[in-house]
Amino acid sequence: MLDLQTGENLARGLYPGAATSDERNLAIGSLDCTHRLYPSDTELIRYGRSDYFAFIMEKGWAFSHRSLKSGSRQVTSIYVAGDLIGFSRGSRAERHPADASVCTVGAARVAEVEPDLLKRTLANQPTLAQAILQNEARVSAILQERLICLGRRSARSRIGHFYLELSVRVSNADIGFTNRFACPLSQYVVSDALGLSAEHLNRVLRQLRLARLLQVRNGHVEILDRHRLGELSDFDPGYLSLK
Amino acid sequence: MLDLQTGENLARGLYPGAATSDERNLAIGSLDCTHRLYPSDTELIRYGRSDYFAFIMEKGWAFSHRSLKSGSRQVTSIYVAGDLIGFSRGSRAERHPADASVCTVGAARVAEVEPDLLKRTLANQPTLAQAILQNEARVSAILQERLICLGRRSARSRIGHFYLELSVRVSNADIGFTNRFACPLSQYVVSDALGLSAEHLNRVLRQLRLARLLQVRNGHVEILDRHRLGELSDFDPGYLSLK
DNA sequence: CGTCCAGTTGACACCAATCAATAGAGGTGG
DNA sequence: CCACCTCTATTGATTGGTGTCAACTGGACG
Repeated sequence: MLDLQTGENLARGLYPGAATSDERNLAIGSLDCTHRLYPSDTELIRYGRSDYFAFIMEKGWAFSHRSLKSGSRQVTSIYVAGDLIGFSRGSRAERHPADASVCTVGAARVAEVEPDLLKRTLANQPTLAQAILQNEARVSAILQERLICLGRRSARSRIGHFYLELSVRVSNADIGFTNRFACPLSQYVVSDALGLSAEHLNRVLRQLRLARLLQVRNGHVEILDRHRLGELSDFDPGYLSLK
Repeated sequence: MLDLQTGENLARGLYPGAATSDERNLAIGSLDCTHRLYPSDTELIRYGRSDYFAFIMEKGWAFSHRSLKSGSRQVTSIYVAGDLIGFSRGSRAERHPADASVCTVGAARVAEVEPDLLKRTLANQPTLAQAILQNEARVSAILQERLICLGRRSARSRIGHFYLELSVRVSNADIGFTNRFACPLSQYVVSDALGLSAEHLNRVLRQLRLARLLQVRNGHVEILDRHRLGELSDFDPGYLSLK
């Protein structure tokens, strides 16, 4: 059973729209899953394999990525507590291979869901299916926003945009956006997420620090001037809405 | 009612996994929709508005895009016959604004679905919900693949990849991939999809033409050497699977 | 106290953007 | 039917943002 005590962060991922915890209980309760703790750098899903589970990030960080023949790597998603991983699997063919690898950053607690069970539950519980579809829509919106960054925005904008997005996603929507948060992502991961070289990311981070806009240091992100940084990055958090 | 006579292309979008047309009938039949013909350059959806319909592309082409303050534009998706547009809306809040504009290229025939109806049908028909979720998963995979292109691949690779993907998507899976197809997308649209300047796209297209790999001319695409082009672009069509 | 890895900084090269100009292709009206 | 206009495609010259290569620092950890 899912531990409903894990609170809002978990519920957020599955039932963003649910008004009452009863509603959440209804469908969450029928999803059998196993809680696990994984150490840093654990590969939760490997690209190309079809025998992976679906996960709910309960605590910690992870990212999905693909490595190319050229040796370079593209990070395609960042996962924080409350995010769902691989749930669209519940609608696809048994043998459909994973389209990216997923890897933890720092120790992580996850809830694993067996794909067969997920599929069967989905077929019986329209509420769950709809919630997962809604989540998928938000994930697509995030992906699209990153695409826009990589296609048409400068390194400065991308970087500002990236950390602003993270600040919203790690915040509890009820208490507003946090301007300071822990973030274990190395510059290598971030640069591969933004399609930049680690060196250039580093350089531009320095610029942003000197401009008193953003400070990334010691695994902590501090947004020094949210307004100006948002302006500079053309950041509009609308696409992150959970509804 | 949806016109079931429109054949495989329509069914593909909604029921990739359905073995029999009876299965398709079952849920398609309950989706009331209006057929419409739109001229070229019609805006089907406008970014930021929340009063848009869901569409099934029955014939023709369209693309979704966002224009930035800087004046540049990023094309985020290309739609061909059989594709679904805006169906994830069926799971989101009434007021959720469109996260991109959608525009036709050439005359297009579409089936419009009223969002309210879509939402209600989704809640009652798990089969439909699952099919739409499956479609959404494929769309995400395509988006992710483009993200990888923009982040880590050269202009040559991106361009080859783009046209190879299109060739698969416009093909009927049953009869294999076509090496020649009509494509009304201008170089401006393609360059904005790939995060390149139109001039550079043009230059690289010439290189690919001279290398006898790919020819794009007069609204027709011809893949001259699928194997070498695939090699060059690091293209693996697995992510385009409908299952 | 050496090793390793993330982070930092500098010099240089290069891919692709920008600016500028022209050529075609398709449509429209006189 | 031609002149004209607009949009798309094409090519050249130049610039610049970002990648690459290389070296060094500093903290974590055994």
